[in-house]
Amino acid sequence: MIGLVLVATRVTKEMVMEKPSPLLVGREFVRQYYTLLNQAPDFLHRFYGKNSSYVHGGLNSSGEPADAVYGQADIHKKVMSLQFRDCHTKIRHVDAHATLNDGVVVQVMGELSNNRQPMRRFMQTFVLAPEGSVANKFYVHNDIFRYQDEVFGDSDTEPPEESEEEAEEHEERQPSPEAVQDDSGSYYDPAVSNGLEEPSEEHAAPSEAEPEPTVEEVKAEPVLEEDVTDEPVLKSPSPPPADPAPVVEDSRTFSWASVTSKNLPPSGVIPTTGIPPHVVKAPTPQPRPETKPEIQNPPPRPRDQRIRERQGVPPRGPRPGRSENEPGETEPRRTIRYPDSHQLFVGNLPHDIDESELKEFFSGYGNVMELRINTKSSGGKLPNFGFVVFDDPEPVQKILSSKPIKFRGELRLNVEEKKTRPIREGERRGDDRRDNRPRGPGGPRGGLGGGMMRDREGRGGLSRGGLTQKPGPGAGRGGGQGEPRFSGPRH
DNA sequence: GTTGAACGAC
Repeated sequence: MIGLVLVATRVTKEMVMEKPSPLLVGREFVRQYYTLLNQAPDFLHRFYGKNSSYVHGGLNSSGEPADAVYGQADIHKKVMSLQFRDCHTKIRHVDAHATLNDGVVVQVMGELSNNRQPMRRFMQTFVLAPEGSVANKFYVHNDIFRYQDEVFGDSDTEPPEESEEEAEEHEERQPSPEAVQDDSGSYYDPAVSNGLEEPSEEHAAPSEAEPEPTVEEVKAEPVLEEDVTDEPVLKSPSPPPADPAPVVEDSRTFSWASVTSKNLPPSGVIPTTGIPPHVVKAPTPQPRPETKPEIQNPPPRPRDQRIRERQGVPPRGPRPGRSENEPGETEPRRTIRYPDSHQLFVGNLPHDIDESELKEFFSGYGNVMELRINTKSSGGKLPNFGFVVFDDPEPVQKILSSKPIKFRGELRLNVEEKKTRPIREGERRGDDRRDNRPRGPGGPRGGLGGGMMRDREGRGGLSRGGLTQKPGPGAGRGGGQGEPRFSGPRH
């Protein structure tokens, strides 16, 4: 086998891990997969074996969904032909079941944006097959990805007219002001992109000798590292695909512990545990011009619609000031401050709560950018409350509207929108706040009835924290292709 | 029981 995936890598000695459930395996895999896609698509093929199948959207000359390609080598070619670039994926749901021969079948529904194109809905199915010799180690035997718009003919996003490679060229980003804002914060998540195919064959010997699973268990404590940009996430692209073991990156790796957490996010969204809180590369902060509120924050309207109507912004043109994510380009790293509307106050936390657990819990609602549990207690009590910062106000509203929020079964958390904004009369718009939240007349909390569900922007659902696969600079050689893998608990 | 801290510039 070639591409292997290891579930959970290193386990702390004291932890005795049992066989991970299919769902855990699936989620972890998904996280790693999309992270790799975002950060080093050129290594994606390592997940596959020589008998693996791969199809990633695309239409053939007849306009029908394209066929798959087989084998790691062809898959690699296909992946390369897709020119993934700064893909962002928003995972909406992951199902994973045990299947024949100890495999795991994983189905993912989400939205994907490649190269700043609009998000497109997709469904992807993976069959993870055990590598055999090593426990909890899998490779991707089948990978089937389809875009909804290509199958349903929906016009939700880009018309599939352009074929494969071409797709990349289009840009047409969403002009909405929100988007602008988003952009400035488009650090998070990895993503996927479209695929096509092209055959050829090759294979590499499975290199068993490689450095083991590189994923290290990290206590979910993402240290506030600097920006993602700096992160040498896959170090130089130099290592030829043949390199096997991606080296694990520091603390940003995923934490098995978090994966095993019992408090899985309600929505089943992949927890973005590894996101370093401040990992944000704020691409040109571009103070937004005094745009009108209406423009700025279009009244809640279905996201699809919004995407559809590409507001009259010139199709191509990258926004001024925005630099394309050039690898290696160091952007002014700046910590982004989030408006209160993106922040959730959480009270009534159990005293033994730990940040990763909380983050895990709330990741189900959105991208948790930062989280802090306050224990300062003025007095001697341990009043536990904290703040969960999302990259968007939407998760906050969603949470508020789904009160009571139960944590660990019955514990009801006191969730509220953070409210400690000193209201200074001067409050002129244009100042620091980037809060677009619709505020109803009369109060910070806008009208309830209406617009709580603001549309969500395509934000990645995955965090970069998860990935561990980084091809190490000379990472082993395995006679062939290296395999990204994530290791699992060993027993 | 309960709403932080740092940010950093004219």
